[in-house]
Amino acid sequence: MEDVRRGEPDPRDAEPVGADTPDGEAARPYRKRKGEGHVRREEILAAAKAVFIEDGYENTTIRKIAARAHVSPTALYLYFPDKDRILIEICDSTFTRLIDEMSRIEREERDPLRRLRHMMECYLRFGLKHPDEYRLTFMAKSLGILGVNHKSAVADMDMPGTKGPQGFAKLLGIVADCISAGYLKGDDPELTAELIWAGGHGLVSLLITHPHFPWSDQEALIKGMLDMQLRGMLAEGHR
Amino acid sequence: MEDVRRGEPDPRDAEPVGADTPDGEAARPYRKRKGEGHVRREEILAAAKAVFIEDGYENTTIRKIAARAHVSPTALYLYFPDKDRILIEICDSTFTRLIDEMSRIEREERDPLRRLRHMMECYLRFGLKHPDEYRLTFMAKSLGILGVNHKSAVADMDMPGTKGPQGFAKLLGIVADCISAGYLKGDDPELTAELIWAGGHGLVSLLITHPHFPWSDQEALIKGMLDMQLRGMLAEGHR
DNA sequence: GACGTTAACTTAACGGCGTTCAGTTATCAA
DNA sequence: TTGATAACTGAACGCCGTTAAGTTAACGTC
Repeated sequence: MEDVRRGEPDPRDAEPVGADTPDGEAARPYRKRKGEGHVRREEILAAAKAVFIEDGYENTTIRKIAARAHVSPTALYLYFPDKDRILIEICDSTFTRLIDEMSRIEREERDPLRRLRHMMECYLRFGLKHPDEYRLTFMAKSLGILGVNHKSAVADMDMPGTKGPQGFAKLLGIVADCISAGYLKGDDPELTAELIWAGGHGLVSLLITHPHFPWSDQEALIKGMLDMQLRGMLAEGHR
Repeated sequence: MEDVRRGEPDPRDAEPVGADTPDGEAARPYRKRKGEGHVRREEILAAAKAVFIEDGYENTTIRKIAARAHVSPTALYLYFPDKDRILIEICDSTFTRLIDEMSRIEREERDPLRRLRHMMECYLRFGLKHPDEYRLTFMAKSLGILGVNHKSAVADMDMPGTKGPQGFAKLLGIVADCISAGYLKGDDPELTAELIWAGGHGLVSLLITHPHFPWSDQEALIKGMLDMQLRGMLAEGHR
């Protein structure tokens, strides 16, 4: 990962008052110039992400983040209303990559059914690859933010905590395509999408929370889940 | 729920030294007689359960439990190694009821396929009915206890934190029956049981963590999940 | 009935947490 | 030079889970 201190090589930044460490890490006191607070905000987010990755979700504290950003704990409250908001923004930046991957699949794969399968597989692997972010985004107590109608997800794309719904909106669109094209049975895309999401989420979340359970081979689980779900949803004509 | 103070109407219990409250709640100081510590243990568990139900998992603290049990916070450590253990025992006592219900289904329903469906439905409804206990048992960070081989679950039936695996063991047995009877496809009962569990868990846990999401009708979700799973797993001959 | 042992329980404190309050200091336009 | 204000800090609050050390009541034994 990148260093916390980046960009704009300002002399005052490079040699803050009282600096005495010869290495890259600057010592306090040191502050941003007026109007540069947003830079500090970014630095705090970068520090938070580093702590989050190194120490995990449970062990990420305000004081650790502050120390890593060379700032007092109180300073975080100049830029974020509370700890939750910081973690949400971290997770959002991670899940933006999932949305991107999903969009790529949408572009590259034309067949609706293969699209659906490919996208769900992408979701599963992403969740298993980023367990801490996944936990916080989908497994922690909801903050009510998910309550926004996912149909209007486009309107507030950059609102923190909405990356989950955005991903679901993509899934919903594809499921609707599959149904109207006659590949999947049923007449309720929302219900079908929710069930498919639930199945995938169940596998990811169980593997994350119970790593010591004597699971079958992970690849077999992924394939098995996709098979079971699609086979269970396939329209009569396509079985 | 029952009062915290129950059983053995000992005069010393009814009128502890320094008692001055006229109602049922006794004032401290007051202590159990020698050899009666296990009674205090039960009282603490009852108090913990009450707090757990009233205030929820997140807001249950050692100090609240102690206050409700008319005991100092440190007293809890005479009977439990840490807070987790108290919560685990609460959840176990709840999930014992699930195991019981599952056993009843096993007795009453002979057809393997109906057995499986009925049991999964039972699991879903139970989870949705006891969200806090479900969270703690299946959605919190695993304590490594689940790591015990579920085949030997019978050996340590009363070991705290093993109610989850015991439930899975039941599911596994039924799935194996369904496969060997030719109802379900595949040749790997473990894999199949894990997938079915994962699907059910996904639905329950999403509904619990994201209550504000615009879900479809809950009954439709339950039925839809069971249909999708069984349809997806049904052997060729039985479709 | 006094005595020593020990189970039952408490008080005080530790080090942590997220967060708030009341400043302080550096910056910058006028 | 000054006054306004953005950027930031130190000290504290009220929680938390947990530990160490001490106290008190109950009991078997003489």
